[in-house]
Amino acid sequence: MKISQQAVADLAGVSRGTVDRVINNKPNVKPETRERVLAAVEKLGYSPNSNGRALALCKKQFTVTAVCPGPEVPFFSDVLAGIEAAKNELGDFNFYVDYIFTYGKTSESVIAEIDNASTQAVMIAAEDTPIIQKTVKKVTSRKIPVITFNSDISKCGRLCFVGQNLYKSGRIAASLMQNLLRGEKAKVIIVAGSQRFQAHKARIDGFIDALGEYAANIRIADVLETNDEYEKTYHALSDSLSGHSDIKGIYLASGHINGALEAILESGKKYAAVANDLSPAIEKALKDDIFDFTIYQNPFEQGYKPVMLLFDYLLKGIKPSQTIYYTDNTIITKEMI
Amino acid sequence: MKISQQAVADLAGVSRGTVDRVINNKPNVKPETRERVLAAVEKLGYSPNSNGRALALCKKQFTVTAVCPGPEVPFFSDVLAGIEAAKNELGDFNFYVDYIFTYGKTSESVIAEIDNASTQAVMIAAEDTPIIQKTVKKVTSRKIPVITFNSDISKCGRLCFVGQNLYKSGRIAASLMQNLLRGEKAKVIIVAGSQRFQAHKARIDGFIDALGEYAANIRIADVLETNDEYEKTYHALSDSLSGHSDIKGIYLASGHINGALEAILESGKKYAAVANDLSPAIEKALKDDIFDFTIYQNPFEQGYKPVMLLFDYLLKGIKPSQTIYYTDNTIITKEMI
DNA sequence: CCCATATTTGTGCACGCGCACAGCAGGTCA
DNA sequence: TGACCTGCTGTGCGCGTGCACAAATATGGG
Repeated sequence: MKISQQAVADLAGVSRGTVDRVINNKPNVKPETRERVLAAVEKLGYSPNSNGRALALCKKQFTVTAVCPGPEVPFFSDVLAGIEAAKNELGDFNFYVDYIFTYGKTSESVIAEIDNASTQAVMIAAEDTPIIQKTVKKVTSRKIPVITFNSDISKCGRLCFVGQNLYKSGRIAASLMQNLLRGEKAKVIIVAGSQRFQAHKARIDGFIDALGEYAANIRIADVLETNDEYEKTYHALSDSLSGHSDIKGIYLASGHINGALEAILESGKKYAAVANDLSPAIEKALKDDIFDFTIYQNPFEQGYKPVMLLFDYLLKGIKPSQTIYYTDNTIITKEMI
Repeated sequence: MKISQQAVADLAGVSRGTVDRVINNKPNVKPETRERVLAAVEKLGYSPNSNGRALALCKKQFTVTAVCPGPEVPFFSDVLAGIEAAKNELGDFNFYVDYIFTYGKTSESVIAEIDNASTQAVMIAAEDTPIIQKTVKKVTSRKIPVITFNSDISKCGRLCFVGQNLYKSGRIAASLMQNLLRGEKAKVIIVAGSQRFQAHKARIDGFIDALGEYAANIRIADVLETNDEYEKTYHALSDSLSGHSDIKGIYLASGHINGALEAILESGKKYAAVANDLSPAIEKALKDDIFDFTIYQNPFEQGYKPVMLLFDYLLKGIKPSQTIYYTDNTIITKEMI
């Protein structure tokens, strides 16, 4: 039933070794022989048996280097759980994951670590800055496959990106806001976080676009740039809420709730409120009915998927079928914690 | 790094064959030898290499028989996609899935098919009736592992169950209803479907419990038994809506929207409406703003997971770590289709 | 005590693959 | 012509495992 290299070899009239050379793109095969083998591969629909491959490569270690903030950041601790799960699942394949944690480090030292890493593949979650772009480009030019995750890096030759569809997450927030404010004329404040991050911009675009399409009753009263800092967020929202007496809803486009929470509590009113991600603080706010929904970007999957894609690439030679893998946007209510 | 049978054998002072016999629980091993080997296994932390195992078992086919309604039922067509994905992923392990489709067949003929099936494992989604219980019990007594999925079967010796947490799905529906009806005094109708199915009962319990806990403003005006038939559902809901003039919300506890949809449209009013599952009809109702939310019980996962669990059980000897695996309840809005 | 029979243990092959090495032509140059 | 290289192809080993079979050891009856 299953096609082996031997079957291909028999059909092509060569030895198994030659088939192996063709499959693995090794040099020193006469072009016409190579073609004959490829024809046989095609005809029989051969694909390598990953078990055999894994067994033969038993002594060789495959190492993937994961570059991301680190377990101190709540969101990324869940991402790391996904990476560890994937690593665990692939233990039989001598497939390992090394980490370079970036939290609290300078770009320079991170870049140095990446340069020095001896690794077969890289997955990286970092801000899309010119220095990072350049560094990643250097890695890919060494034929080392790179997958970006959580936030994408542009023009760097990466294999693919795994992360949230930010624009869509904004649109979903809009549909939730619409449902919370069922037809009543209402004003809404957007708490935008730092514009430095692409994330917030794209979410806000989605939010505004969707509202424009189907929720004419909802007006944006204010878009607050807060930089995700406690004091700044608190004051911005507090001022805005007391400035407009008739605010009905709040959309928190970042995953940082601190400051916003206090401003809302102090106002003493109940708003239609939608947040992002699922930190302990947001969990509590959901339970306390201060926020109604949060939109969750499956961090586990964001860790798990890139490892699996790199595994397929390294061990099976299968390139990712897409250049962008969007992880599910999940709506969370207090009942789902 | 990796521990092999040989390493265990060396430590225990026996041959690899003996280790193999102990690992795989074969007879004819002297009890004290068995213990010595087990001690060595423990000490070294040995676990079988699934690649080696798969390779050695290359000629042996593992067959799982999946018993479920069939692709005609929209929900199960997605379940089948999950099964196929798992099957595909395990192709290198000579791991196959046979189907017994139950849609439109009598219990007797299904039971006969199950009895005649020559298979290594069974996954079954069927109503929890005495005849089915008995049949499954017969299968498990032949040492053939059984996993129930989608809907559980009681007292049948199954390994575990994979499916939705129905009670919780009801509670989530309640939290959505609460958000839709933000504090206003409101009456709600529950469309219950057939009580024959455990599903609806558990969902309604969850819905009512959660409302009782935190949504005193919402009152249940009616619970309609509809049997999921078009005419019956249509008339029941239509009558109830005209009977109570002040209904604000509708909770559809089954996945069958037909009849209900027409009754709502005819009333000419907009209700806070929550449904279950994701048939084409419900998708359309979401897009048209007739329903606001639907609660989705990941059918893909319900197909995928049992196959993987049976794979681990058959090929690696790993028993499922839980007796119940709940699949995610996902909230869907029109933006998520 | 010996031989027949159970019981227990060891051995060797196969699975599909990657890789190192050996063989085998044909060509080049002194 | 012989020594040497180069481009190509075949061969054989080992990865960890399951299984059939051979070998060794224990058991028991005469």
